[in-house]
Amino acid sequence: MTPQGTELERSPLTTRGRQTQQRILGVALEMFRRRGYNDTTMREIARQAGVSLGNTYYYFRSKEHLIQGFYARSHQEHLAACQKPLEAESDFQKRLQIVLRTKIETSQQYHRFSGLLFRTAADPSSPLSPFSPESMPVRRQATDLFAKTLHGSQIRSPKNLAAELANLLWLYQMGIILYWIHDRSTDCAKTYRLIEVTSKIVTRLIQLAGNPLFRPLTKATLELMRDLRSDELQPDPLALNQ
Amino acid sequence: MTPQGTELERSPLTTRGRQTQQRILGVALEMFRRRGYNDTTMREIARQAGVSLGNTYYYFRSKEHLIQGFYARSHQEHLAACQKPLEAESDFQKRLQIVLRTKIETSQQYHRFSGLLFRTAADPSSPLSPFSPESMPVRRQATDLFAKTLHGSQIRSPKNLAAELANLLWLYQMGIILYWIHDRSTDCAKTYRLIEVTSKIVTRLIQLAGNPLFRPLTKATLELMRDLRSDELQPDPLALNQ
DNA sequence: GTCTATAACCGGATAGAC
DNA sequence: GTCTATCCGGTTATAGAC
Repeated sequence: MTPQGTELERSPLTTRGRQTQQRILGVALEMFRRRGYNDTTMREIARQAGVSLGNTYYYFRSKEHLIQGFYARSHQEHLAACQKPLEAESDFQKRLQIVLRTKIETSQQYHRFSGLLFRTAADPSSPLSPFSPESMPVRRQATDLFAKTLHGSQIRSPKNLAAELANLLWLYQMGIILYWIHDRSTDCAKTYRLIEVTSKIVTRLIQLAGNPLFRPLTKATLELMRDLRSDELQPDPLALNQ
Repeated sequence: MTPQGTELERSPLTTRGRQTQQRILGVALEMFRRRGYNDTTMREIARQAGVSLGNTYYYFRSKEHLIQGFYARSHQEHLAACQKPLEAESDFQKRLQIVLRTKIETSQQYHRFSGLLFRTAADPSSPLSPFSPESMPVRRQATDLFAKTLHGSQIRSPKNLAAELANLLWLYQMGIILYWIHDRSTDCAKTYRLIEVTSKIVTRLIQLAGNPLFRPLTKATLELMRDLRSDELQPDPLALNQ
């Protein structure tokens, strides 16, 4: 990961610089996890990391930029945790469940913190939004995982849909995460229930997509996706950023 | 509207107090609209409203609490603007389009500001979240509008679905708004296109919901909604708040 | 040129006098 | 119900050490 998650127009860090940066990030995430984001001050992060306040701003443009480090770290953990279970399974619905459950499990330790995450995510002007161009690399990695989930299964879908499906599944995952953030049930049981039921529904919808009764809807949906994504002022492949 | 949108545990305001409060709110929304939220300081709001900084905090617990005033005002405008067009139309899809387009049109002047709005919306710990208990009154009014949209049309849906549909349509509207916030196309043309196409899709889905091929999906969806809403720690009817 | 530290600035929020 | 004075923490400017 490059400095601050988003690129800095600055020459790359030295080895020692990178160490310092990682130390700051580690301390910050740990403190966010334990006390929450608002109750963690930049001054405390600096002190615990053994650097000056000004120095933390040398490595991280703002407090929010520390969040970008979380995105990347979180996805790496998700990926690693999915690997083995996916190898042993070829049923699409089960594969989908594995991916989503693992996402929640690996994110659980940051449950409280994640609310703040989504806060920045919803702000179109923030470079930290998952829809922003700056977040493209992480987003790309995430959709790749869903492409893999699809290809490793025997599920069939119309060709035109297939091309779009990984993106749609990523959006679906975002919805699950949004629910999870608000979920205060014990052990987030409701989120797991949501995954169980909606993964069935989604699987069924994909299977139905080619059905004659359904085909017009499928077509309309796909045309819409293409429309919204292309054109004017919207270089982002998900057409959701500014 | 009570002080600050959310209730204050404090004796009701005097007439003069309410005037002061409304003056502050008016000045604040105007400044948010013109300069944006971040570039408007509480000190400036206070100065332009002709009160001290401390005094604005007497009426509004925080800068974000000024936002609650926006919710209520925005919905009232939406409602008023919908009234007449709805009276002249009985086709469900067209009624749905009227409601959604009007929502966007009446919100347009706050387009920039609304990004911040959604930011707070996504934070589960914020009482300003539209999913929070504090926002229940406004949310209730909004779902009522969708109930009216349904009942004024001839569309039919399975009884079990009908009871849920207003809530689902409100969620759908939230999705449209989320898109609109990120929409930077000229005159938000893309958002209107999104409304046009998705309102067709949604209408078709409602019509299909009773179809034998579809019924299991409908049933699963409704059971899920009931599950997630009830129980434990989730007093909110949408089961999305803490 | 790479990195660190100190001292301010600014604006959101609070305390307490009147 | 309104004010003044102050705190606190994110952020920035800048000086200079290695």
